[in-house]
Amino acid sequence: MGTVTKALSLLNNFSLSRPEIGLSEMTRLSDLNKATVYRLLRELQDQGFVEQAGAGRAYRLGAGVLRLAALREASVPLLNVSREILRTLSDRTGETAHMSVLRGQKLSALAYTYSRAHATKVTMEDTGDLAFHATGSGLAVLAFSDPEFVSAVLSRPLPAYTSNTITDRKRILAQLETIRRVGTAESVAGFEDEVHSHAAPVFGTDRRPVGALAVAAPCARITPQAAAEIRRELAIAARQLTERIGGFFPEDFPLERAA
Amino acid sequence: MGTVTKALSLLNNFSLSRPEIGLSEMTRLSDLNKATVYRLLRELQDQGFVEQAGAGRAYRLGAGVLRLAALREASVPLLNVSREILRTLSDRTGETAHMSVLRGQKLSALAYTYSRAHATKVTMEDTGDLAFHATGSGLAVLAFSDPEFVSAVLSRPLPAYTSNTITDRKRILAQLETIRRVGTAESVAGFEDEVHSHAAPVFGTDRRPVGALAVAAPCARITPQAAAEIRRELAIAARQLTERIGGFFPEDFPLERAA
DNA sequence: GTCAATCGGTTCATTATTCAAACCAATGGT
DNA sequence: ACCATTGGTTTGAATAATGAACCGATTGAC
Repeated sequence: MGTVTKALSLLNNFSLSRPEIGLSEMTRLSDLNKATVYRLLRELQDQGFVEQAGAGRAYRLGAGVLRLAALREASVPLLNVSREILRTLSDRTGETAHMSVLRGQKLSALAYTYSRAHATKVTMEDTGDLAFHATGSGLAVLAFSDPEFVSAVLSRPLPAYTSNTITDRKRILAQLETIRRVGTAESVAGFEDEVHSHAAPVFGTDRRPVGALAVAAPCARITPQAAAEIRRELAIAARQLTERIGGFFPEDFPLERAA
Repeated sequence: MGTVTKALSLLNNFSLSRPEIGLSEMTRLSDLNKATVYRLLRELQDQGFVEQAGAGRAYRLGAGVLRLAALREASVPLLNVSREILRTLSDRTGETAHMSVLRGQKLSALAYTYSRAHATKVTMEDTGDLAFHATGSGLAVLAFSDPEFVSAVLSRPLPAYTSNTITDRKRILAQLETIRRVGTAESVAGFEDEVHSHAAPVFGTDRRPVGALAVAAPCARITPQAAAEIRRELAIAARQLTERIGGFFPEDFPLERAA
């Protein structure tokens, strides 16, 4: 693992529920030497990627990332466009919709919208990284990724988050086969109990997945008709988003299913 | 210069007018070895900070930065809050308002708002980094920075962007003295001809400047009354923004001038 | 008040990476 | 065919990162 990778990995330890991290804690979270972590943090600090919160000496993400994100959005308006698309996805399905993005070997939830159609809904506030094998989004991305990426992901431990999580690699590979045929993925209570998620991959200019759009609903509300409707809407939304960010579908993607 | 600093510096070469950069060009822009640049880019790519645009093999900012920015905004809503404040600043002054943020030894424009009050206005679209010695924002930040930071900045070459740019270090230090007394800075056509900029510093939790709010107007419209009005509004806006992001003013800041 | 643990931060010999300058193969213009 | 330029790779010599131990300052238990 190179120095840059180590430094950037430190940034991944920040999350909504852990916005500030002290030196010692960061050291524990990162499996690195304290001195190393200290130097890395200081370089990150010099570049504005982290800053020390006034009160304690704990570190948090700095203002430097804002400018980079603004630049990225200016050239590839993924976030803006996806929010718009998520909104209509939520409205039409009456369920929670979210967009996740692939960064390295992680899949992170980036934006989400809720529907007011039902009193109960899936909430996304506390969601960190999404497991590839246990979420619709993860499976959708895997299904259209390079085989070596798939095997890298599946060679890591596959925790069972619920009693329904599928952890058998053969069964997962079979799922991916189906997803490639159908164009959408689903996971029934694989990550959280009672949550049924459907997802469709979104592609970049290189015809490889950049992430996924997903609809998450309480299992109880998923009838065959509702599921079909969700898959239909997802296919449309994923196609729109892919096109609007200048992406292309792979040759073998079952596009005809998207109306 | 450490490895991490080098890698992150590469990211600074991206801008609105240069969203994609090839390996060779990046090498030229960075004063590093091509092999090094290649390795750094690959590590950045693995972490999702850059990606290769499909068509050519040129690099551009990746989706990974979006998540970091979203996390940062969630804990310190600098961008959201500043946009709101910039809007009222533009409306009340009838001029272009912008917010810049200090990252390492650079000051970058981050957000801006225009007014419809006049047909002519200062535009910010192409603005990259702001010079410390030639802009109101830069001077405002410098005036309340550590002496060692000031001398580091002023020991670099001070280009004369216009015939009005003040490049004499003694005169700049004298300006900083005034700014510390008054609480706002100004620069008359120091960066762009015909542009008069006023600015006020914004502070973080550590009582040090995180950036500046500024109002930029065509010199021709700046009467003594207009300037006084702008300074008044700026002081109010900077105070609001500082407070809303949880920041504190230094002990010696002339706060009483803010109504 | 003392002790031990923990905190952020620092030091220094050892070790690994980065540098510079070549070199490839591929592409494109003349 | 030619030359220049592209993205990418290799080589000993220079430079940087690393990790165990170490500081002084807090903190909490007793």
